[in-house]
Amino acid sequence: MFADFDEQELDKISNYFKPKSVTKSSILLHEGSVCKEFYFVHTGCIRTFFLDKNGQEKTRYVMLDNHIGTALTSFISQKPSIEIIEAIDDTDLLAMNHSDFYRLNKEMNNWQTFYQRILEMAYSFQNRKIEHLVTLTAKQRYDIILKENPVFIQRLSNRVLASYLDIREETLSRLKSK
Amino acid sequence: MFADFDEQELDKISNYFKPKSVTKSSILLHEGSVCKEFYFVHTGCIRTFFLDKNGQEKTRYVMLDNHIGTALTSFISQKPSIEIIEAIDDTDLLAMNHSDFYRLNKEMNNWQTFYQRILEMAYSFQNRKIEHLVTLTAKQRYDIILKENPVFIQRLSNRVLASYLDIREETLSRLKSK
DNA sequence: ATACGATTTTGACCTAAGTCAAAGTACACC
DNA sequence: GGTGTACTTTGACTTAGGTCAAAATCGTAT
Repeated sequence: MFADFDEQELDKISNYFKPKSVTKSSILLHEGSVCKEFYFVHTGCIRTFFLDKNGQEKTRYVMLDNHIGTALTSFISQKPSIEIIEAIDDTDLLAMNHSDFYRLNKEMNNWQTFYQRILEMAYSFQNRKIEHLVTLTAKQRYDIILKENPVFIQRLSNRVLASYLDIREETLSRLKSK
Repeated sequence: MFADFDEQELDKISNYFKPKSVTKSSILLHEGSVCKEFYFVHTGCIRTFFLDKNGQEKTRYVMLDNHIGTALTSFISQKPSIEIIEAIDDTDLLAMNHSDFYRLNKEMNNWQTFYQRILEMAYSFQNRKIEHLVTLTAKQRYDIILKENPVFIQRLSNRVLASYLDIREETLSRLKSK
């Protein structure tokens, strides 16, 4: 995907990835727990989100088919997570243990390079999100999703999509009819 | 700092870092240019910021004495930068070339580990910033700076501090007198 | 088919923070 | 030591989006 693994390496990597099936709405990581797993979503959809003081959900990241990710801040620090990981649909995924992940990181240089790419992309993604939050209106953020990620509009409920855009569901409903 | 370099490695690294002195208000990276340098600020202060559609400045990151950083998104992608790097005070710093940086990343495993730590921290920092932007009021964000980074309030102008908090100067002025 | 809980939409109203303008203050430079 | 330029404060007003509540629609288990 981001790195050139040889056959032997791929073999080792796939040994560390354990298949897992979860049903819609199940929680893969609870608030306050330490994130121990890194995911590759095969089919389905999971998301990470956190709650504000009023219990409003704020979606940080959505992983559809063939995407990777986790609650990265807790995964990195191995401290209790603010973020929750939830299955949005019935989902088949592969999970790698934190200790196996960091073992690969030590032992396999290509994996370290792979992880570096992930971090670079994750950083750039977050940075762009901040730019959008502080410079664009709700409508402009919606239009960007519409253009760049229409699949989100098809596959996510308005409630989740609104929380991803950091607007209220009512506002999203009004934007859509404009 | 984040990694255990041996003497020989430190020697190689310091060869790549070139000293540089810049005066207050000078621009180290213009909007639209590719970011070619990574900085270690010895004394002084630099910041990265970008402009919204109305020309309002939005400060992303501030580097005071002994802190490191750059316009990371452009440095990673080697594409034109949205972010500008500006000296806030007269500043003495060390600069490493992008190609030298990535040469070290290839050739020195400890450097790769060091860069990985930087990315992990940069990611977590951005993530926390998003959490604060979407869950806290202007006052709450100001109070956190006051508590966790009072040096920012001492060393940054209200204009810069306001843009860092993503509020208007007028709002910051009103918050301070509360 | 029916009925229940989930979502989504619509309407009326509210509020935090932005905007614009003007006055006050600091401070660098001649 | 005065004066021009930049910074900060204050005041009056506006606005994007939030809030709350009720109606409409959808989905799915019986």
